[in-house]
Amino acid sequence: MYRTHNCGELRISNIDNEVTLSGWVQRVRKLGGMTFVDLRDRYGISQLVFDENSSEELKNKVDELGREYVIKVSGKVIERASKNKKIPTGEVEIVVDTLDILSKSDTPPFTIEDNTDGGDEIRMKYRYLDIRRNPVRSGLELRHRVAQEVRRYLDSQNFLEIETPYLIKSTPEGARDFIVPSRMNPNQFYALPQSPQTFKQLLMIAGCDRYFQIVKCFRDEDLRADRQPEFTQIDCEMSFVEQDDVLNTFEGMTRHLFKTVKDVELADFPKMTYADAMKYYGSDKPDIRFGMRFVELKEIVGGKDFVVFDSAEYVGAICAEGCAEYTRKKLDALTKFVQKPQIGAKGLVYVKYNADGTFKSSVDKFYAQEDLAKWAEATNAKPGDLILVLAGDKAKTQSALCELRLHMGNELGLRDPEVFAPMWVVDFPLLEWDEDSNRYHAMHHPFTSPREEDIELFNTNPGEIRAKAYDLVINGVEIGGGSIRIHNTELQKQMFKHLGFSDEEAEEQFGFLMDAFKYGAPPHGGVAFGFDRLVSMFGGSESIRDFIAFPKNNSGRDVMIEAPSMVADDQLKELNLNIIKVEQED
RNA sequence: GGUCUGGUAGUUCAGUUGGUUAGAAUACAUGCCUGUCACGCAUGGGGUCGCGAGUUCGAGUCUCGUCCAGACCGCCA
Repeated sequence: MYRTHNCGELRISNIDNEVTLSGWVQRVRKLGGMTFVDLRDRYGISQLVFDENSSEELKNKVDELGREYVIKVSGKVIERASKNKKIPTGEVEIVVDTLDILSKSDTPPFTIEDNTDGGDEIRMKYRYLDIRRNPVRSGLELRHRVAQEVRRYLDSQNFLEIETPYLIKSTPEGARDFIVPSRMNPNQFYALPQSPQTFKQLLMIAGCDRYFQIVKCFRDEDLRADRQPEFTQIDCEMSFVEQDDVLNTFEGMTRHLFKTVKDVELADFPKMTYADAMKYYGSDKPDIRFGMRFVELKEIVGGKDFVVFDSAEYVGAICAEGCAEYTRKKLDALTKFVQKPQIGAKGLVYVKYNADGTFKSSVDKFYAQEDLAKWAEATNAKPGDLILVLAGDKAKTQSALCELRLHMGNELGLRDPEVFAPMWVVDFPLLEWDEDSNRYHAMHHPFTSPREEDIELFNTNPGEIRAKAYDLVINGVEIGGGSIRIHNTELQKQMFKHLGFSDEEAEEQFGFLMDAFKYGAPPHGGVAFGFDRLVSMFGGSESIRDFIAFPKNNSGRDVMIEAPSMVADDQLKELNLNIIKVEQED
């Protein structure tokens, strides 16, 4: 038998027990006549003692031990002479009488400690060692916990967990597909799913009523700290529902997860239209942990010969409370911040509403005190506040002002990771114009239902059509999104037409779905949650990699197994593939 | 596709204006140490300064190229 207990469970009540433990050697401390060994497993650390009463054979074996050796020991639990209050097992230790070395270990390339000396790169290369560390292991435990609670909740709501295939068909809409060649069907390819979207809709037509799946999805796009080429979604679909039914169900699930995983009670989730989110926060995923809403100033800043404002499509301001004291240096830094290429504002106008009621601004040449007073009134600024104004092209300026708002939120400590502000963003546009392909694209996906009252706009102003589409946003992070789907063949055809699909193309790409619609499709809708992002939010981290056992790096590589890699010529031949070197343009 | 930052001991990093034998901490090894738990003390080994070319009397340091890593923009229905 390898163990009677794990390394984290022995307590003062176990004194005098004869126990057997197995685990990894965390550290050996030799003090001459006696030696302490910290033995570690997933559950904790137990201290082993060897002293003058140990046999010579035992002492020699202990001398052999190094970091990360796997050993099995038997001995008696005793109370420690000097206790360690920092660990749960710190009141006891094991006087060892037998020691077996089960596996030796090379010295690990970095220390297996909570505060390791290893950097990201080396830890990813030896991820299996990194996972031995508490911070990484507890991230995976958290992920497990969330997954179990998702299943528990959805099961209680009559959802069926059903698996859908990974080898499916490539479609041109949306993200780039990962492609898998088919050996048995020469010159043909599978695609890995970007999401099980069409399958879950087919399951609704199949009468499954409520489906969910915690499922890997694949997108061949460039990566970020919060984006992996393969990632996990909580994918859900429901029949005979309207938008509010879906929102209520998944607000319930989110609340259940926060309660059971974080012990946080969330209030009702506010709903905000996409239009309002853009107007007040310049983003379709606003962080509403703090205010600082946008105020449009275009109406009141004109006619004073300030060309920047007069020629701007949009003039927007935020009010930073209590920041009138900002020094020139700090304001210059803010200007630099908004002028960064990623943010792209040309400049920043500020107005200090001084404590004595006067105004000091960067545009005093153009605006009198009473003009600035109007700005203050519009932005609801009080003495001591700082008004920050950006102007220019509407979309770009809103996006820059959004970045500035978040930056100020960070500076003022208004974005506490232990505060959670969930919300639904609703009424997304159905379509968005794409300059490159010169046609409309589905903002969500081509199966999203428009709002009935907007359908007539297909013929006049398709860009104005609002969709029955919604996102769950928490603290400025898009956690989930979904829609009510089209279940009417004619409407779906119309949608494809407006997306620039010919009837033949629609038939070729989605014929199987259109066919299915002919046989009685229930009204249905659903949602998909970004599981990795949800877990990283619970874990208080920005990076989803911390919660994925074996993540890919920035360039989509697994540096541990060294994937992707070349394959043998024989393999290529079997697949009827030739590698053609593509000439680099330059 | 683009912008930026970095690459020096097993690891994390420092390295001045281009100038002697490239340092620190930690890890590792050896010795001493009976209550440690980041044990302590002493000694020791350990370097393709990412790679290639160039400038120079002389390059870790400057220039160009290249590879790798990270952050961001584009992209991600």
